Amino acid sequence: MQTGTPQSPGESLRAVRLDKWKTLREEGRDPFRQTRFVRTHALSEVRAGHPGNDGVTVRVVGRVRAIRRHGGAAFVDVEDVSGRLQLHVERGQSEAFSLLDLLDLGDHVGAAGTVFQTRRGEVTVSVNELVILAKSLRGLPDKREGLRDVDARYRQRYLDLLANPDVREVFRMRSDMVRLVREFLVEKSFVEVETPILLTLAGGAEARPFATHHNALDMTLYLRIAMELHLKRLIVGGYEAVYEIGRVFRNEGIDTRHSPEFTMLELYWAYHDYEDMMDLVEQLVAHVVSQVRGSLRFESQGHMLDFTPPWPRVDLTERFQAKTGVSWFDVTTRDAAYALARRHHVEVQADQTRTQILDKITSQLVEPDLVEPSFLVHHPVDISPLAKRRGDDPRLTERFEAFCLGRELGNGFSELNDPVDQRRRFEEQQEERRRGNDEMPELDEDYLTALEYGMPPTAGVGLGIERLMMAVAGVSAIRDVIWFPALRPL
RNA sequence: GGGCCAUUAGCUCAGUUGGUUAGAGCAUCCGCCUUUUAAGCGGAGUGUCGAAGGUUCGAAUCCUUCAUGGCCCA
Repeated sequence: MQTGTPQSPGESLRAVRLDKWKTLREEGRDPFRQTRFVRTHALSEVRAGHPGNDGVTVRVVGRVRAIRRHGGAAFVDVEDVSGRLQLHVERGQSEAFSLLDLLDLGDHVGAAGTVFQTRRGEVTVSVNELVILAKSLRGLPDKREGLRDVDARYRQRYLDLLANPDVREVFRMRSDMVRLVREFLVEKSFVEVETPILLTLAGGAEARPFATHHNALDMTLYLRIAMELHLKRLIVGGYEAVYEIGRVFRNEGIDTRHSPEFTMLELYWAYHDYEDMMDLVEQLVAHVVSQVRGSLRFESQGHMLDFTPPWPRVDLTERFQAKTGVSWFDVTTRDAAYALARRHHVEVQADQTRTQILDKITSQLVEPDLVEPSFLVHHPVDISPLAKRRGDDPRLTERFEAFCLGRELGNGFSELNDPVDQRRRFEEQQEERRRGNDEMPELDEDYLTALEYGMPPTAGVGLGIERLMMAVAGVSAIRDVIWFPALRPL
């Protein structure tokens, strides 16, 4: 230590540990030269095996989470992915005891010994061999309080996971959920595919894409904002049921409910319509929820939710009229939409179009009521450029959005497979794009070509994995369900 | 984008009206302790008070700007 520049506690702690590491190297047991340690039991297995395994020799590994020294003996709590177990190390029993002076909280160890039970009933391994498998040079977060600092929790998620068991639980649920989705769809003969992320043109949704540059081709490429148009090309190619679970990217703000990259499940089902798809979505979500939560009914964010199918169907334009007193179709101009918004205290920006304003009125007046799992159905064609029209009213579409807790979980419809109608709607989007709406995708001529070869009647849906997770896990921040959420760089 | 709030030791947090040397628990270090488990007992050290300016005899505390995060609104 240099005089005049006192070390911080963190630095001095690190210095002490570096020193211990040095000693270990000198003794020929450099932890970072260790490669593997063959274990016979996960820590929870040792506990579960008791009393049958009393006296049995086991080999275990884990991270040191607590050390309680008692003079001539010590208890060392270790943790592996399965749980915790305590080790007992006694002076004179082995060389292991002398290693305790070089052992710190957070180190990874391997231990061999025999299983016994303490007076207090704790299943314990009496250690006769102890190896430090990796050294921790920094102190772990507080053992009682965990890691609370929100910024640190996201920036150093590994510490969050180490310190906060409920965080591990949320991510375990996320892994389970995705696995259950796959199992459900595979069982229904859906085929998992992968479609491109780098595109010359990002369509299938309304959002600003991220742009990147391909050096060899010297051209701008865009990151996908949806998988939709490629998955439907596969339906043209003869697949009857496909799905993809993958990352999509939307160039918008970062806050508690928005992440620039998120995971979407999209699936397409030939010779079926939006009613079939709603049934499938209900079954899919119910399957996942019942497995992950153990019940179709549970409380989330202060609301009792019941995912038991069938979910209520709410007609969009009927509900719109009930809420506003005006028919969607009587609002024919931008000025009329603007006046309606003002009348219902919905704030509107100067550059918003008629459909954007109507969409916004819907999201503020209709959607918040959809707390229980439900479907909003039959959206007007002007906000549904890829959905098939209803036979009995061509102003409406065979479309649905799944809602829960007032938030959209997913969006699906009977896919528009009429290439002429699709071209007309794409051209309307181009018109709006020219008027300055940069969320409108460019016209995808190649997709229209595919449709002209003939796409069967098909139903499709996209479900936001994070949205579903937030409802299922009962958390309100999207960052709490993404392992490494996007943050501003420091 | 706007408003409000937060940022103090490695971690979790106190810090009064602007006033002497900025505190506690955990962790760390030293000593004791051979069935403890939030082990215990005795002792010790800790800091760019988010950053940069400013006001003041004096700033963790008041003001300004900035950074990051949170909540609400858009």
